[in-house]
Amino acid sequence: MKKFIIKLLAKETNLKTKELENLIEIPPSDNLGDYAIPCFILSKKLKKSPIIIAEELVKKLRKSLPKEVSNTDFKGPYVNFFIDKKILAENVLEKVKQKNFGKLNIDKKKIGIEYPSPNTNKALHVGHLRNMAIGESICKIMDNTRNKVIHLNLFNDRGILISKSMIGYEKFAEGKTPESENIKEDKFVGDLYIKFSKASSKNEKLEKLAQEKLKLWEKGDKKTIALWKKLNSWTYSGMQKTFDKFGLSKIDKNYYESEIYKKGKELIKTGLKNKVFYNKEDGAVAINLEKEKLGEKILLRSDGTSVYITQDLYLAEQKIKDFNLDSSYYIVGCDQEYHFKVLFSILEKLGLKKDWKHLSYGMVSLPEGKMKSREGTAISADDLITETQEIAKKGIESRATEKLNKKELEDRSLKIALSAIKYSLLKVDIRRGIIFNPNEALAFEGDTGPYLLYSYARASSILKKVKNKKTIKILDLKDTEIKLLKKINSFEDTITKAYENLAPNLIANYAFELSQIFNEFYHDCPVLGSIEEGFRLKLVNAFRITLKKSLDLLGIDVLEEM
RNA sequence: GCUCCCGUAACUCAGCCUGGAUAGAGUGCUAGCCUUCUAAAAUCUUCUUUGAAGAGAGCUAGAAGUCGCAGGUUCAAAUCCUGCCGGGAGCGCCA
Repeated sequence: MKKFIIKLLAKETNLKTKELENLIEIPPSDNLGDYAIPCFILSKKLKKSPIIIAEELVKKLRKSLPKEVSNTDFKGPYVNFFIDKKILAENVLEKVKQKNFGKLNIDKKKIGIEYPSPNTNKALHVGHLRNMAIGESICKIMDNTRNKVIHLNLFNDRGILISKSMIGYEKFAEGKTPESENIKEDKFVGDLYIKFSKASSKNEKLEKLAQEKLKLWEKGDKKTIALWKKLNSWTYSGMQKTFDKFGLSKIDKNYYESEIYKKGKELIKTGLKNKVFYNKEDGAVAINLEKEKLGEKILLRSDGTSVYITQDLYLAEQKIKDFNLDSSYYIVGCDQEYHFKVLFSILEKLGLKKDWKHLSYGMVSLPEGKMKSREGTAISADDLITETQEIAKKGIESRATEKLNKKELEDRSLKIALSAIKYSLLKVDIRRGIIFNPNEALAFEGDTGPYLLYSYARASSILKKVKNKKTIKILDLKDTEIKLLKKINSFEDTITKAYENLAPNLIANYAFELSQIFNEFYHDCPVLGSIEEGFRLKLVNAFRITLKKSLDLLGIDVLEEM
């Protein structure tokens, strides 16, 4: 509908289409109009007061209004446009019917997205859930175009952290297994890490033992490798269960730090040859990034071994090679911002010019402070999901008219619980740190995931009760109907913006506002049995489709019944 | 010390990129609201009361704000610029 306004204005002013596109805004209240253009810019060019310009413009425009625009008027320096609501309604219903509704016909890149890339020495916690929720949603948003998304993951499976869990095992759990203790596998390994950390704060020797363990591992000591493999295999099978439960997409390729940690030396050679890098006095290889305000960075130790960034350089290049990527995104917390600035800047200097992006998200902390895995104060991902699911179950049982079978109950309660968790993690700007209050994430009312699912179920329930179809007659539209139509109409603008800004929260906010407007409509306009039944059913269905698409992009599944 | 991010209602946040009409939500607080059928009373309308059902986690209104502070740019600043204050993160031949 906006394009009619633009066309109209382009004819009467000498502004370009693009300029107009940016200028046109939506008035703060509906009775002012549906679209508006402020006349301040024209005022400079024409050297007249914007109020007079607005008045004159309205006079001119009124002579040739297309049928889509029912009226135009000015208020102060603003020219407001009223669109024809019946045509709007027809357009919206038609648009929603299209098969490719909500699919953006833009870009055609191959994008690798890396997440959640956990350490294998402990179970997943709420911070990882934020990572996964953002990762999933970003993938869906990027994929909702002509782009192709590749899911990548790096297991940080070696190093001092897992060595600590290994010492923990030898000191406190020799011979025990997750099975024998009846503990989920990854939690079993994480508990070893916590035991180690608590004990090492009293006993400094343990820290040394862990360092020695790491050296043994690097030497390939058979016993050490066997233990390492055992712990990691527990972690993997435990984590996979959580991934599945959470609904993580299939990962196209897993990389393992243990396989790449020594690599990247080829790149170092190239860099030295091209004089991007230099040798320090003691033989270490470094790069000077003073100009970028990143200081000097070591890339190879004086003993010739790699540091973390060396392998990351290698992996960055490898991912491009493996999948012929145009873009490479990393979903990693904001504590790694410096690392990625350095990484990307080195890659550019090596001539690897790609669309590198670090999608940095704020840390999750608790009302009582920072989460610390080693102290065991992190909220476990599994516990949170289970606990939320229990609450959801009680809710289902309290409103169910007949008893559901067990599988159905599990299924529904899990979807409701995940909607609560994912939505609470996605509704805020990703850059922002979250103070995760478990009680609020478990809330099912107000601005929450379950509210959205509920609105969806409500719409579905109406549609199910339809007995015989009535013809569609669009009579005079009520305000709430118009509001709903306009909101549905703005869906594509919203997802475009979310795509451009890599911002799932915009879609989350949209989904909430959409549901709110639907509930107002629902309250205001009886559907079944009304004269407008035919039209209103179509509108309910249009809402239902739009909400589902929005939730899809957030990685949230809908339910036909709550 | 240096760099980056954040500061909007009691709390949790949206809006800031791309300046525009009275700064929006949710939670909590306060006051209200259903719809259809049914039974009672009434000349009719309004109102009141009984029972059942649902599309029954919903809706409406109210109170609550120096948009961290101080300058600047602009016809116009929550939005852009500078400084300050407060919070977080980062600044290893750690990963």
